[in-house]
Amino acid sequence: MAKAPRTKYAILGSLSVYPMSGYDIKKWVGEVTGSFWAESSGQVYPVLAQLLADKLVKCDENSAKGKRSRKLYSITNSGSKELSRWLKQPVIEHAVYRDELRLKLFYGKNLSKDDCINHLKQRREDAEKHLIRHREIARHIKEQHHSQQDSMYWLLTLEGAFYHDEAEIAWCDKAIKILKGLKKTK
Amino acid sequence: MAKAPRTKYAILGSLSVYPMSGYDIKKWVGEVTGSFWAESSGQVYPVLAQLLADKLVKCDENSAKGKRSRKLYSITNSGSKELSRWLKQPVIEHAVYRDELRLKLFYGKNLSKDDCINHLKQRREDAEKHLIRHREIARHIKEQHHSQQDSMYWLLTLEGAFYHDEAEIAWCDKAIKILKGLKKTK
DNA sequence: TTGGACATGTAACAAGTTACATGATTGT
DNA sequence: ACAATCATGTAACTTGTTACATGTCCAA
Repeated sequence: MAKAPRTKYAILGSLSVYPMSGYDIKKWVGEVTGSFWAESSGQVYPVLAQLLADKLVKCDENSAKGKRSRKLYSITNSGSKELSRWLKQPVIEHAVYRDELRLKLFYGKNLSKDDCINHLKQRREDAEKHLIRHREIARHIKEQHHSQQDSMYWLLTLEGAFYHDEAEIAWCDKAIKILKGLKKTK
Repeated sequence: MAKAPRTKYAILGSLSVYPMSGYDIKKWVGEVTGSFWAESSGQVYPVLAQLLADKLVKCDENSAKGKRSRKLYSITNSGSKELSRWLKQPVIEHAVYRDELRLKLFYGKNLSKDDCINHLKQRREDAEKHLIRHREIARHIKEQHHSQQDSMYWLLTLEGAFYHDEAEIAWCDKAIKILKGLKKTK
């Protein structure tokens, strides 16, 4: 019923940038904040309806002649207040991230060294792709200039993604090297 | 009902190390693999029952005189096979980790700089605690020697936690510095 | 003219957490 | 004697995903 503490704020945050449709929000969240957040349609639409009922957002139904129907949502004053209130609150360190690669490597004894190395190579590749993607997003942000305020925080957050991606790549390299070393001496 | 693809393998993995009770598994998973995995009792017990029904684990009920009742589970041959089968499969990059700090920082425009800095300081502190904790775990693993095979993979995985913790600390420092710089010049 | 992106939404399911109930044992 | 930890389990809830249904508009 009362859906989703977290999704709620991800949506309000998006709308604090500019008005969007449900479709836009899902896309934007996945593309721009994809390194640390995602939403599915199955979440966005119901929560958006709830936010509208609570008057935290308003809806400008764009049903002009011939136009494809599109509901453009924008944040209200109380929505902004509610967002700020939540943003100020200390971050709740909720669930541990579950990383399947690490789980598999941890129990690597039950696997061949080559299988472990392959898992790590795959992760390295993925991390490299992420890094490239994150750099692209940073470039986009710098090019199209949004408000200085917005882009500063976006770049700061992306910087975190760079650090994370690079750490992951470095770790994979080290782990692969160690595993390869063990193969030769045995 | 048919509970949990992932929990299932976390449990089988634990039991591939040595026999444990449900209580042990929950604790072990949280303590030793805590940097990338966790389980709650509400998951462990039902899944364990399912695994028993599927004969992937067997149970040695320790109801000896006076003893506290304790069900000691161990992995069966088919359990080991099922674990290996899963471990070999490519890692599925499932859900994006949702990081509330990054979400808050991303929408930092709606917040004061001090609030942002405080969030980052808190994260830095947490990351430092994690790093200390992970180093302790590594020390434990080296001291009590489990099989070389086990401890090698455990240390390899922990190495990943170090990289991650250090990257997080470095990022927080950089972000805090940038935000402080902006405060002074404005 | 057909496939892909735009657009909104729902229903069924999966996964996992929280909180509780219950009780034994151990250390201080 | 009291608290902490050991130990097993269940029920209600929350959160979120997947898959589907429905239809529009645009470009190759």
